[in-house]
Amino acid sequence: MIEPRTLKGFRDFLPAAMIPRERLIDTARRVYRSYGFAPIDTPALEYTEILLGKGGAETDKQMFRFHDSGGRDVAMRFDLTVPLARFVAQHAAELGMPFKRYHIATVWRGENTQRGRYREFMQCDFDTIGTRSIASDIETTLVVHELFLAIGFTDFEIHINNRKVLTGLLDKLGLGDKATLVLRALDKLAKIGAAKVGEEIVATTGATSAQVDAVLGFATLAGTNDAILDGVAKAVAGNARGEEGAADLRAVLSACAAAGVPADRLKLDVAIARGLDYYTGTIYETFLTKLSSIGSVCSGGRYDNLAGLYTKQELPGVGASLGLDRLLTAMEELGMLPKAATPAEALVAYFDAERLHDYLALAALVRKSGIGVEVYPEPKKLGQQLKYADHRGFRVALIAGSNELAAGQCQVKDLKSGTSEAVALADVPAAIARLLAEG
RNA sequence: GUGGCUGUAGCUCAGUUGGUUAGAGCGCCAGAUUGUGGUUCUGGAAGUCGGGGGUUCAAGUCCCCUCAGCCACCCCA
Repeated sequence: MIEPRTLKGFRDFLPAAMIPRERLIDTARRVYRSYGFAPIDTPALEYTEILLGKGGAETDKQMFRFHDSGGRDVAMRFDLTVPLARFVAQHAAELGMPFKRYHIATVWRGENTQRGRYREFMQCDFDTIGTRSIASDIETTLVVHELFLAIGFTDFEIHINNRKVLTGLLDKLGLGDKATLVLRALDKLAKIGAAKVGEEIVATTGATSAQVDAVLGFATLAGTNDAILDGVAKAVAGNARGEEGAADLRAVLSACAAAGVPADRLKLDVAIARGLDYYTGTIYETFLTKLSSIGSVCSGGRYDNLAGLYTKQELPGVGASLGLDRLLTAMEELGMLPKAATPAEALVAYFDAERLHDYLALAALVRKSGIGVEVYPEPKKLGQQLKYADHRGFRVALIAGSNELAAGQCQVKDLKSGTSEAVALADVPAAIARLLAEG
């Protein structure tokens, strides 16, 4: 016998896990669509040359790569942004600009696993391509904010920054050519503290202590967003790019405030840098305040030239990616996942062995109103059927023996309270809807 | 990829300094005089002690390898 098992970092999803997963996907889809983002899909497998070298040496190492039986050098996508770049380069003429798309799909990374980190996981990306307008940076922020509200979070923080202020500052300090190294160190600020970040910068770039002090002084600016912004503006004064970044940040923050995003949910955080090199403007990371240890659950940013490797056409854009599986791990730990193992709300008991046709008709009637119903497949004892309904997490049971059917009725049993009422068959959908509205 | 910790029934774990037929709780299945679950009672199924090799008269218990999980580094969703 072959031992049934799954690969490291790859998982099966049982109904209890898959139901909230699908619900989350539905929510993301609904929010994205409401802003006019259109769905696309791309292949899981691409020519390796398409994917290689786009996310840095680290992502190259993490790529699942092999030769197919035709001898082609192929690799599995490790994010949705690089395939998007190829996609727009290939189809720009048909798409028209600006182009807004969302893409919910699985990606693969052969890195070491950890809590909330898998080798196969799903991302829910949305991007606006073909415009440099700050309006799109603002909209991106609003979408992320609305997305988390729609999922059911209230305690979260969108951290926002702008690469231009960082690179502007580094230019000004004469560290411009070491930007990547400095940003990588800065990214760890929250985790290891300013002193160690300073040490790392010195070690990797040979910066002077004056340079390090300036960087750290900047990165540890604190206070309200406005106060930090003033500090940022002062620090980058005189550097055109830095000033531009500060102005962009100011525009995003003020627009979001005007749009009703509470101040405590949008936090200017000049230390976040994002690992990926292609970001050039606004940067986003989203943290759950009750579970910040799990890391960012939705990240993104603006890039000047997404598809430069595939086309001469310059395609700027901005977007973000919801880390569905990491978020689900977090929600599970926070006890936010219901444990129902059925997607249907109601169970019709197969009570009287002779009345299957009536049960099927009842189920069809309820389904027609948009409520999910399952008919128990065997005429077992009622107690057993109710036990099944209870364990699976059905909200209501529909019980009709020959007595009820003779009267054209059915018992609608509330499995949460245990009470039941006799209802005319035609009114059953409405009765269930009332119970569902209660929660 | 590197380092540390862990791995006993579906789940959470107990298993004395290596020594008779490996246990518990929860869950699961079936019953408790033929139409009502979540409580209770009774009974039942279920473990090659992650896998492989070694040391020993004897290994769940010691050693090595391997696989998987967790943590740190790295990176990131």
